[in-house]
Amino acid sequence: MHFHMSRYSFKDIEARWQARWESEQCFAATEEPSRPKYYVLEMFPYPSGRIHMGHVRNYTMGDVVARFMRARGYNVLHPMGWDAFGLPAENAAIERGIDPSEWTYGNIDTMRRQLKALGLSLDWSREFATCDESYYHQQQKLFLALLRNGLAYRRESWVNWDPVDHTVLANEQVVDGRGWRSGALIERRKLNQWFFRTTAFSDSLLEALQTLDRWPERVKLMQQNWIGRSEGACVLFRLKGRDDRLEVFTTRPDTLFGASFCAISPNHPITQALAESDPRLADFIARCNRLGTSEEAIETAEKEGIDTGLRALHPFDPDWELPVYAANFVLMEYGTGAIFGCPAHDQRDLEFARKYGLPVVPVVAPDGSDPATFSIGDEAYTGDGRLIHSRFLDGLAVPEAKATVTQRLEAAGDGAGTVSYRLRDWGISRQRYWGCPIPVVHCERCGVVPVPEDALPVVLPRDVRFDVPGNPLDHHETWKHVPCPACGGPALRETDTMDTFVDSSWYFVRFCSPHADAPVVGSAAAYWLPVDQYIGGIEHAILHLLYARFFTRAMAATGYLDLEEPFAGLFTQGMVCHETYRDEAGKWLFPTEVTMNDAGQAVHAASGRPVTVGRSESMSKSKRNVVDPETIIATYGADTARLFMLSDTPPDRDLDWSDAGVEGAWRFVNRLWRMVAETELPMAARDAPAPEGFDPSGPGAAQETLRAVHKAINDVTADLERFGFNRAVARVRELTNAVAVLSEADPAAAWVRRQAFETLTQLIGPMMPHLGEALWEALGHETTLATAAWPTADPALVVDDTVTIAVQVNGKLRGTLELPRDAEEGDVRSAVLSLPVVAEFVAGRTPRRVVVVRNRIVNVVV
RNA sequence: GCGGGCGUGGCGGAAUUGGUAGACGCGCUGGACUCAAAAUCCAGUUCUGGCAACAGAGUGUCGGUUCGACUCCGACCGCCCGCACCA
Repeated sequence: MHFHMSRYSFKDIEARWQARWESEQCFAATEEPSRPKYYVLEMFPYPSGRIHMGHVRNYTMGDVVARFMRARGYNVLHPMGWDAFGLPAENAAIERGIDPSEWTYGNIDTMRRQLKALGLSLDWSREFATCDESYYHQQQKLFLALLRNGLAYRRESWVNWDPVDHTVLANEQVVDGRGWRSGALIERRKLNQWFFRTTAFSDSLLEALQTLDRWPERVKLMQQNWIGRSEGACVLFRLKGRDDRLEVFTTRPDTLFGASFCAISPNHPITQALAESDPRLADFIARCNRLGTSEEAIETAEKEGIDTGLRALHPFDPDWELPVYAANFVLMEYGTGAIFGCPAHDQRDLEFARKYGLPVVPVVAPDGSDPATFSIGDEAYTGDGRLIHSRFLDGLAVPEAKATVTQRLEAAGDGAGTVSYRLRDWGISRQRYWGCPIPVVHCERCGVVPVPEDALPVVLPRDVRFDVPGNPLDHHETWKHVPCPACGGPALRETDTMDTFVDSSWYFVRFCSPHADAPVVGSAAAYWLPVDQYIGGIEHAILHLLYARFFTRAMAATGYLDLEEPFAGLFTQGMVCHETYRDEAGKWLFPTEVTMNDAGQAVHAASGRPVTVGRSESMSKSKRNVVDPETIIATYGADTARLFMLSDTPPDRDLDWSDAGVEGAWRFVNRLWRMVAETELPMAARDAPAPEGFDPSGPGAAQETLRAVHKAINDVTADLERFGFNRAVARVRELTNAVAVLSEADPAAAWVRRQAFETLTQLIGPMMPHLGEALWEALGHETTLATAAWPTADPALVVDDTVTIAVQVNGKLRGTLELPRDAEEGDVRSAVLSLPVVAEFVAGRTPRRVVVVRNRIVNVVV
């Protein structure tokens, strides 16, 4: 019985090192202009109540980067805060009568404690919540700056309206066209709302994507498509019997002679006007409005249209009349809210034309096809070719036809070439309580009046009621009624608050000078920004990142920043998933409620009733497929949880939670502890020189281990640099295996063991920092590993003298060959050809070709 | 519907970016230690055939390029993320 078989006591060790890091202020960041800085940031959490595994994964990755870069000599900024405004606090207030502020700050206290238990190397002195008065105070200043510069404005736009609860609903709160609480059919309503002029930076947001060389290509692509710059033309159709014109945007002006109808949005002013005297149309609009404001809902609904009775006249043929439909798939927000339909060359138009029996005339024929017989079946032809059935365009290629049509339209005053963007201005108004108040006042005489800076912040009142539907700020008479700052007359506060995306669009700036009485301190921002490495979920690939990029530009335009792009490097991590469980009634069950019975079937632990096991899905409260990090940390410790988050699954892919995987990580933590801290084999003293006559490049077990050590330094460093955490863990495990087999006790082995243990400890430091410190101390160090430098590899020890060459005959592996590195091609060739296996498969034939790839492979082709 | 991505053993994944497919881990099988168990250690583990040496097949499916394809190209299937008021 070995007395040291007791397991690694993580509870004491983790608490002890967390206390020491704090007392030594290891992670407090200060500006040191002489040192290179590195700003690591993970997307800050919403304080929902408790941290979840997605947080553990996100913050572990960021912490590895932070500790790694610190060890490599960078002055690292690694802050944490809370994205604390938002709907859930209000839902808690409505459902359980809890004050949103108390609910939020209570959650923050819990989650801070949980995050601290993970041993993250954060500078907690910079912490703030976006619902702190001191934060939203600065945000209100920024709003006023945008307003002064024309980047904030007010106009009408649509919301989802619940006619029973008299409340505006988020898209998420609309389920199958009904309000989630009331169950009432929702409607679209127009309200006056605040917008940020994101479109002022359309081109900059698009073009600067090219400079973001440390962003994932797919995120840049998604942003590019979201901005959706398209060149085309607007065409002004005359309307039969009317004086006004229908303005249509198209990317395919070349197909104008293939037009068979026009379609306008249900919310187009023309449709709205016609509906007043056309009940059929009014009914259609009402039905479309029930789809809500979500583009997804609109686009997935069955394509439907209704003939408005209007007739559009073809710009090149006044006798050619096109029916004008109101169609549910035409978005008022994109282009001009009106299109012309060319069914032969657009799939959606084709389906619409087939449904309503409209003509389908091909006007572009692919090269090599016969224009006389080319026709369209079930699929529109969207490719290149030559124009047919198109009068003056016949025979032209598509690009030439586009240019020709556009010129003719311009000459006739019937249209013009234009550039259109899919990107819309950002609607920031929310008819809700728990958000940053928009600091303006509406005066009967003066109109919209900004609240003067010295009267800021506009503070959220605490005495609000959630038992009446609607916006509590709107019901708060004493808060709402104020004298006009300009004329002193009676006025009303703006009761809309800001979208929480505004809060998260500049928090990374605030971290540079979190306590300043101004949004930004120039010198701090200049030193720390941009964020060198931003890490967060792929679900934020478009909106949050785009808004933050916009806001950075807006802050630059208003003089607060000298910066274009906020995030120099971006990494998008995958989600944490788990199997889902439902009981017989279909109710979701927590994994802790489910066990296996003797027959190996999943059953409800309490009742023994059968449980349906669903496939692994992203952990979510609603499906209850969650594992509580706190339980894991209490059982195995933070290092085990961190290790599991980093092992096996590449960080950008979804990770499947498994209990067995955690056990494996736990075993490895213990194995390292036993091997290094409790070794019974001799180990040289710290900083002892190599034993006399020791040749590190020579043969021997110790030498082999030493080479493994240096290779591991190289490999782990490279892996950590490119977010290969799972590979880095595998390399560390390999090194552990290599060190474990070194059982010799001679001075050379003792010296190598010291090198190996020190290196191993340093390499695991960023991933398992508490274990790292404990081992570092056991190895005799008095200062912390957190402040120690990263090890460097000896280049002479990382390459082997010989290489294994794969030998193929006709592309099939027939053997391998051990040869000196960088051997002459001729020598390699003859060595391979003289192999018995090769001779056997060549079978007397003369090789037609011998492909030799240096240090890698030889392929004999016969 | 539109945009973006992913798919490799029983499982998570690796593969120097066109050069020995399956590193590392989980699981499983056998063994050592133990009165026994746990823990630990050792060995094996893609599939098919074979005692074995070995042979054949194999990276979602079908086809193509190449001396050589998990990697490149085309079509298809399945799953995931986003779609502007969830954060």
